[in-house]
Amino acid sequence: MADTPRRLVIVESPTKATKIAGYLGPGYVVESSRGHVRDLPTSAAEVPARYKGQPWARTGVNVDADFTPIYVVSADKKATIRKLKTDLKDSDELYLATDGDREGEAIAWHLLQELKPTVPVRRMVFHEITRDAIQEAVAHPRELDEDLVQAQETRRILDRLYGYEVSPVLWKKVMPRLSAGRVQSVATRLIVDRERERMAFRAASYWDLEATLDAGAEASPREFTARLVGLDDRRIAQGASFDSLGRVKGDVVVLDEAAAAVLAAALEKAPFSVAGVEAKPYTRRPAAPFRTTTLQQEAGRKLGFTTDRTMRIAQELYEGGWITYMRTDSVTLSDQAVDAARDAVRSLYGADYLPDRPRIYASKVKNAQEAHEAIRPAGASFRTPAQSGLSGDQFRLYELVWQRTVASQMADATGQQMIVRIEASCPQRVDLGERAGAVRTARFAASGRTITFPGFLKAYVESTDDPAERTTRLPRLSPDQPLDPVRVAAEGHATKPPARFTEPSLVAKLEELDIGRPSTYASIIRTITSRDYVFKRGAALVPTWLAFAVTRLLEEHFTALVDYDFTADLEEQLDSIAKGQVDRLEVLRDFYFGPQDGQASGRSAREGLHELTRALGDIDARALSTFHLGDLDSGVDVRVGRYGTYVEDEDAHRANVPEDMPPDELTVEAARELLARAGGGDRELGLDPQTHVAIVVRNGRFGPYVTEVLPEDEAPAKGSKRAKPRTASLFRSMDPASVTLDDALRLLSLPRVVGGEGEDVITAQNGRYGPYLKRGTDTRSLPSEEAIFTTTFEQAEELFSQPKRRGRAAAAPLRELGADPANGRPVVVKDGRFGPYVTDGETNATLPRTDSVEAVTLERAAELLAAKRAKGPAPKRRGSRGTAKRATAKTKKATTKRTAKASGAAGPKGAAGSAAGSASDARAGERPGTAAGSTARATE
DNA sequence: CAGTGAGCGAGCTTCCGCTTGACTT
Repeated sequence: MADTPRRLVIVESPTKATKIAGYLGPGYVVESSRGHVRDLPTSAAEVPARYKGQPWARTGVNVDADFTPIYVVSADKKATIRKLKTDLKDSDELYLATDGDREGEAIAWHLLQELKPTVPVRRMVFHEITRDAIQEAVAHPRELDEDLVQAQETRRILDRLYGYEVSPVLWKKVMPRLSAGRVQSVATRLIVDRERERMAFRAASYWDLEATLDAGAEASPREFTARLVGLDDRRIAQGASFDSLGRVKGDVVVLDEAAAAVLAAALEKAPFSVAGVEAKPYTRRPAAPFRTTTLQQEAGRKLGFTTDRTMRIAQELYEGGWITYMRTDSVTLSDQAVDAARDAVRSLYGADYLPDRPRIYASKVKNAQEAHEAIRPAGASFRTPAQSGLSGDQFRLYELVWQRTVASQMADATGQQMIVRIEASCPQRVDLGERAGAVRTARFAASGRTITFPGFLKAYVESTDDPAERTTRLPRLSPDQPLDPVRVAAEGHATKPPARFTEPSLVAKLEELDIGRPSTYASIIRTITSRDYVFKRGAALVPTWLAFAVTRLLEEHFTALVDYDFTADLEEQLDSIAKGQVDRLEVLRDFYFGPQDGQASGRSAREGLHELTRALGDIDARALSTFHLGDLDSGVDVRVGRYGTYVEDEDAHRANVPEDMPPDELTVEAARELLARAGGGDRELGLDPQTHVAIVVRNGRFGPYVTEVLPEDEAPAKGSKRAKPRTASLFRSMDPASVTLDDALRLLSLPRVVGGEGEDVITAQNGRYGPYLKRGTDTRSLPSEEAIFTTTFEQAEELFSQPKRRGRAAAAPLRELGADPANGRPVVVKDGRFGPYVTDGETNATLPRTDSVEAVTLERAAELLAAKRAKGPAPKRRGSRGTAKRATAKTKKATTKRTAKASGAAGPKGAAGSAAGSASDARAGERPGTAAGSTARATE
């Protein structure tokens, strides 16, 4: 028997690999790439040495050489590549079987680049994992689609440039660690825009009537309700009759409470009768099978799952072989799935519930890439939820998928829709006041629905966010039939602001705008939440004021980038590239350098990203992060600052805005309330027995502190020793809620004289870097705050007799690696403020995250040190006013102050260092900015 | 948003889309 050739097939997912192997049989080895195998470098640590120092190394895209990208195999992908290379060695043929969409094609191309196969290579593509589809695909391979790869690279490069060029603008202008991106920035803007609508919204109130009517003893049901729709020949106002500012649209009667009450009373005695009955056939079709977004929506509404949770459970079900792939934009069912669904319908519900022909669903998603099937129960026959043996979340999600899939192949639900018009005339005109006038006839309506054949509703009812589906059961009624009013009740209503986005509704909106992909919807929400752009209140996504500031900056200075049509336009261009009609360079140049001169076809000239990110002087950070509340003369602003968001009044009084307060609740009144509480919210500890001045504990920029409240009108002139109140931070061991007057007096008594005379007097006190001793201009740190009070003169002198850095420099190395071959100096690993680093006593190099203290070798250390020496000393930073100094700011209510303070004395990992560092660097800032680092610094 | 003195390894943060890892005998 001749040797059968051995073929290596590579797909994306291990689960898929196992599945396919079963359909291909012997002679095929199926492996997986586990997603993308290489990418642009994410950080400086990943940039290959030969590119370091290039101005474009930071983004990994050489914009001056036709946007050439550099690709690296990240540490966690190296093993995958190694494995695939080994497998390839024993193979006679390579089948690249990644998805047929843009990303899948690119993965195949990257695999080729990395594996460099010497055997024949084929590209095979399938859209469903069934035996037929796989065998068909392997029998008809195609070539790699270079144009599709070009489209993916364009997408990748553009996203990188957007993200890595715009984010630094935010670091400089707003806060470090912020981010911007094609997807997240628009997602954030959607949420901010909705909040703006809510803030601009003005509620309208209106009243109407609900009549409970008796249709006579034979009727079933005997009683039903009808709602007032008109008076004489005018319509009555409903919610939709008002605009968002509470103004009435069109010619309608608006009833207030008094008018509604008068009318209700008059109608209770009036004769009602049926004016007309309309019956229309009603049919309802089942919804399409699930794709990622609809699964997330329904799991959210019916099961209360977050998008994250839905995807996690779906992944488990996929890996367990229960459902098909969960990241898909397709609603197509394979023939196998249609058969399985129809079998289930026939056996569980009967032939009546089965349509003559299979239902076919087309994707409504623009530019859907349809690399997969819809999400459905896996296999050629569907296991019912009851048979599955699954439990908990898995059971519930599987049941949802099963029901939706089966229902999608069931018959329509049919029935009748009835609309009944009813009139009631008062014996004489009723005066309803100035706005409504005098009226005589009131018109009511009732609608109802009867389902005569439930069809797919037997299996699955799609839920809805819209409560408009409110219907009543109606009796049989005929024209002119008299009705007896049992009760006529006036009901008040108010228009509501547009609802906030929830996770699923945001995802649905993003999909509609063609922003994001099935694999990223859940992570988009994670990103904007972790950046503090958005937080959740119940199910609602609420934007922060930080999001308002960032969105405003982007809208004003990067307008095109946060346009809701930006991605959709981009998709069109990518499509053209994929079809080979457009060169990617045109698209990238246009985006980065702006439209080239002359050729503009009536379209207004726009600056490219390159120009925009360098025009920092035009961006007024202070103005962008200030929001005026209420009317022009309200005098109250909200400001997004380094220590969080606060409100400020005309007298520059300030108060923090609680982190969980939605922007639309921060009215002028609420702000005044916060200010009042902040002003009067100090806890009074008592009076200083000596001076009779009140001592309070208060929260400040550096944490809780005690201070004196000096009488306002105290004349400062007459021999007063101090114009300012004494203040002192609490010790870390103290709590603002429990600190006593004695504690406060002790703190305010500082500095303590420890001993000595004249020039040599030693004092003990608390400072920026923690507790310390001072003698003249010389200082020494103290081991604890308590030591400020307990240190004796002898101990103090002992401390001063020792050199300054004692105790800190004594830290023992973590490891000793031996002599550096470069210079023979001993190399050791040490732990420092910025994490572990290697040093030869002169040059220091921080260990990259990819190296561990345990695993680092002498060779590796020597490499790191050599790289560091080659770079030369770090350029001194130029001091810049404003934003550059806020390095440690974090919006979370954090503890930055206390840890910062502690760091000086005890902890090596303090945050205080950077703040202090840049302050002192400001003096050394004269030297010319030669290094790359100084080119993009904020000046203003 | 209160304000008091050091001397230290500074260097990194960030995008969107694919997908689940797991060193060596």
